[in-house]
Amino acid sequence: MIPKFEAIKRAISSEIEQGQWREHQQVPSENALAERFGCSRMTARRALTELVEQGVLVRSQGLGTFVAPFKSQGSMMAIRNIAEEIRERGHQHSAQLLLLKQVAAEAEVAIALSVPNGSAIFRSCLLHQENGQPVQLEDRYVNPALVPDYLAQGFDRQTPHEYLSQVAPLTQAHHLVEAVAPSEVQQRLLALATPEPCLQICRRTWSSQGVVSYARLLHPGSRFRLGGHLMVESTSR
Amino acid sequence: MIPKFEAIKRAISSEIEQGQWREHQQVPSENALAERFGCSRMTARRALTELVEQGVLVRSQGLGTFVAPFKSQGSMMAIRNIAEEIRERGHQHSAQLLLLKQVAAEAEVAIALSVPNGSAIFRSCLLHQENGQPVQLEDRYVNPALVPDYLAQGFDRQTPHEYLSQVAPLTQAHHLVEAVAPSEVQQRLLALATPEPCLQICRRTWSSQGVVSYARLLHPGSRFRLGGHLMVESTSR
DNA sequence: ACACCAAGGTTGTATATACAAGAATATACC
DNA sequence: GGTATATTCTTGTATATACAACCTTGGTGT
Repeated sequence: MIPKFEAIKRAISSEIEQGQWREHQQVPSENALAERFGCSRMTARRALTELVEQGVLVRSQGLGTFVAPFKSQGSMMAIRNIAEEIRERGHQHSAQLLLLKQVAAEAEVAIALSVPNGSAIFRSCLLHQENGQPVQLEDRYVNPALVPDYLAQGFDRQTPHEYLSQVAPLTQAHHLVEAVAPSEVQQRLLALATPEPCLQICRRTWSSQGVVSYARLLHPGSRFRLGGHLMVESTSR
Repeated sequence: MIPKFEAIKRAISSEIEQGQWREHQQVPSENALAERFGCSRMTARRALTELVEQGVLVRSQGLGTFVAPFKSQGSMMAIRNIAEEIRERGHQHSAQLLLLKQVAAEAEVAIALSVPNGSAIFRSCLLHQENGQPVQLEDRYVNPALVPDYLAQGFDRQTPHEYLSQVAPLTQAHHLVEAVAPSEVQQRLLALATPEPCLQICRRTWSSQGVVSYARLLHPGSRFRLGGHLMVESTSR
């Protein structure tokens, strides 16, 4: 038996996903929702509150509650995987494996992975989608010395990140975030009508053994952003 | 006047930070807290709920509420100011003050600063240059209640960030990073020949008193990258 | 025409209450 | 001793109510 507030959350999410309630549109007031779902205002309110925390809705005292502009959001502070983040938003994640093979390391990648120039490394290329819409193009290079069975994976039930986390637990990571224009191929893969700015994250991850992987994650600027919250603790602790 | 649940949150946080309540230790039950703080159980419960969402506490039905183990992941991005970063690279930082005045808060800004819509706030606009080349367009809104003397500053020897850090020491910050196309005005100010992708950072900063400032920092994608390093400590015990 | 105020609708805070569900402990029973 | 069972304490869900704070709108008075 799912709780009422959960049922209300899903009903509201559903309305939004199916386009009944559009971006910036006002959703029914707490009292109206209470009446519609046959519950008290407090229960309807709880559903709204949790959706606001998830970034699905925005509220303003005295004004009303509105559908938030949709944009997937990744976390800056923690290394999370995109599938998790998408599922946490209550959306559907899917991915297509575009490429998975052994290649010779080019200069940039060789340096990033700390392997000799031209040595054999593994490369995978995946397109991640949120509710069927492309949000991330993942171009990843993997150190075969640390992850010898990488090519044997299917990546249909597990993302590369999830697999790597199991095989070689991450101890360090380095990020580089920049705004770039997509190449024509990238633009086509991300299903962008026009060449809009993209957010690229280049991520190097280490396990205790050394550099595990180097990934270039490309996101359409209109559909993805990075968020981070920082709390400064009092210096006493 | 701060709300009761907020006061309770701070009291609990304080207990934890000062080591009175240790990791994994059980905190008083909701009923006990209600009695201690002279409020209803629902109010005490709300305080706990929000602290659980912040990761300070963990709850388990039937068992109790406990102090969460401290986070092992360090922050990935320090709040730095652009002038420092530039000087650290051995380059020369300069800035032009483009605008500094009182304005009426538009909807988006009003929400970000948690002030009533249309109320008077301060706005500043600066262009930061590295060796004479524009690297950041800083569009900042400041809460006058917390920083009454903001307009009296010259910002020729001190950046707004530096000034704010002194006047209202920061306790929290929230970041949103996205890739956007610059407007014509922005493109001209940043001295971009073509409309190249830009990296925009929207930053909200809090002091203990509340939201201090909301800033939109726009950087040319070709001249600015955001880096971050993360180290995972061994999570023993 | 303009400034001001009142009314109504919205979200925000706070309380009192009730029962459900989970977990540990004490108790009764065999 | 071992096994149920009952009790009690905890968090989880749900409701009804009251008032505060905020925003918009419309009317009122000047």
